[in-house]
Amino acid sequence: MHIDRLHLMNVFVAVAEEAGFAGAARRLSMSPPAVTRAIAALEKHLGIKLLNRTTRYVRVTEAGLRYLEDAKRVIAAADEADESVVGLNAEPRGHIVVTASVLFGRLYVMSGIVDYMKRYEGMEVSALFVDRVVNMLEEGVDVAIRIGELPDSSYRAIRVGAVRRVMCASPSYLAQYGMPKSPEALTQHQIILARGLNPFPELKFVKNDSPLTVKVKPRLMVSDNDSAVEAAVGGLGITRLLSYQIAPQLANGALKIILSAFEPKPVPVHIVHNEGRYTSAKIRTFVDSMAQKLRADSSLN
Amino acid sequence: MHIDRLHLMNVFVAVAEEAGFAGAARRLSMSPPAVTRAIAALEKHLGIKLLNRTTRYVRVTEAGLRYLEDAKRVIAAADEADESVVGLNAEPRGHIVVTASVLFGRLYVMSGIVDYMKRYEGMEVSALFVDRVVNMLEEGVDVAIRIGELPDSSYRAIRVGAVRRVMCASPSYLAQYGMPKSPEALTQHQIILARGLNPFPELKFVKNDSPLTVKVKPRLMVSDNDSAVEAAVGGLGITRLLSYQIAPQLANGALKIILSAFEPKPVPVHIVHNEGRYTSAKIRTFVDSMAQKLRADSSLN
DNA sequence: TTATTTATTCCATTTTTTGAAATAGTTTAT
DNA sequence: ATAAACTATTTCAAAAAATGGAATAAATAA
Repeated sequence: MHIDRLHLMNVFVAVAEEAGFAGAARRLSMSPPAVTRAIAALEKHLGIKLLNRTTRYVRVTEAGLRYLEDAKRVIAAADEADESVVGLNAEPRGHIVVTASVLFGRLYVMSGIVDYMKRYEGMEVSALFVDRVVNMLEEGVDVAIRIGELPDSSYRAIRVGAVRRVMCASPSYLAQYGMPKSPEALTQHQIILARGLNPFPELKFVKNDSPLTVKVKPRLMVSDNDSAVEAAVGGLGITRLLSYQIAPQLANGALKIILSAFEPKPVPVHIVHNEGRYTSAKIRTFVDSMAQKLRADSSLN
Repeated sequence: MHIDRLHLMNVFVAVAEEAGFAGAARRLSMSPPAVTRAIAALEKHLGIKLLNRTTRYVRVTEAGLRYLEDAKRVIAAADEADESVVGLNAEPRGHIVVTASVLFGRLYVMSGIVDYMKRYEGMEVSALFVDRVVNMLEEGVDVAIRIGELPDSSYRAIRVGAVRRVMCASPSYLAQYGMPKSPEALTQHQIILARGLNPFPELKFVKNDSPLTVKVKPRLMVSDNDSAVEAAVGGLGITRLLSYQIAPQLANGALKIILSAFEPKPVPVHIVHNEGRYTSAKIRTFVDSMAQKLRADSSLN
């Protein structure tokens, strides 16, 4: 038989303070039999009589008097624990770990973090901007901003935008080599490829709503996007990047987007976190804040 | 819905320490579903996520970490309260109130109290020896030694003996007025009556197993037993008393019992207390000690 | 891929809880 | 003395909840 000691303590305190079972029943909105049973259960559990009673008088025994104080203390401690963890939740305070890829983190997430930290003074944030797969639970990551399709999982994902996969080149290059009119024309162009591991990569497009794959032989392969951007700006050739990676160069005219009519479908951006219904305030507020920030960014839509 | 917070805390602590639901289930001898449900209930109650979990990892959230400490403290406090009130019970310590009639208390109860207090050093005793009805609960009396038939009540009564209602007179009186041979003969004798309120009292006897009532006209009526004893010892007449009240006079020959063949049935002596199954040690030990003492007294049997 | 471990959900069964009414004990009022 | 009022307790049948085996789903290791 399982007994709810906290509940029994509560009933006992009520009976002692109301000096009667009926009064306690009224105070606690219980039926009189329930009170009787609760006290009987508590006395049985302790093996001690707590209350001397006839139908007229209820008097706390000496042992009961001692237990009464303890019971009050325990109840107060339990309530305090509950309230403290809930109150803890009201104004977020503590530490969260956020992850994103290096460039996206630097360009988009960091300013969101700054906003969040200004808004919530009690919060500390660790930003883990790395270009590798992180196991969120294993590495203690609370929130991740992920670019790309997500595998099914038990994490909550909030879509905050998408980035285009764009082909681009500098105006000087286009002036010299001409503007390609179709994806197939790329085979006749100088191609710069970032992150290429296999030497004959494919570039995917959409033409007349159908997938179109073009095999190109890149003239330059680099391991990081920054170098590809630099090479493209320098007029070396055409490269494929994610739209946000060249936002400044597009803005100042150093690069132009080409073949935008054939772009494959955009890559979604998600905020991912692993808390469900009872999310703590710090996660909830961070996710809200970051989602708002990213959704408002025109370069992600 | 009523929840057992202590139990939920217990489960949560087990899950946190075992770093897994299955492990916690094993430690607590519960089924895995029960653990899942307990954590879900606790999180719902608090409105906070305590554990981040996939099927592979279980990790305590920051709020959970905080709650974990509090929960451990609450559980410890509750256990301590229980143990302390039970331990309190091991060696009796505290205070009890005992009541009896004045003379019986002085003659029989007091020495029992002295024995008890020598045996249990931690105990204090209040002896309330009064010749009136006391309401045990109202006056906070723990134990009463009562002479006479008891009304039905919720108190526990332990029979420890009986006292005879005896007629007695001094040898000198009997030498002068003769020894009455039957109750009826008392009408021709000098009668001393203690505690007589009505002027024509009846004396009850048993003759041939049938009740026999003799109306007497007392020569002397006194309000206390001691005076009646003194008058009888002085040879003034015959009086009715409870056997224990004249034990010393019988022992030294100052009084003789007469008409013992016609004595009504003895008056029982009980130890009465109001604690039932979960009697505290102090009451239990006192009642045991006193019962043993009184039962061993030959003048009560 | 396959196998293994784990948290969770499902569901029928068992167990417990529940409170209204009946009962019994105690005191106050008549 | 008797009745009336109030109280704690027990009874009992109906309602609610807990339970755990089996199925499921998710994640990882081999």
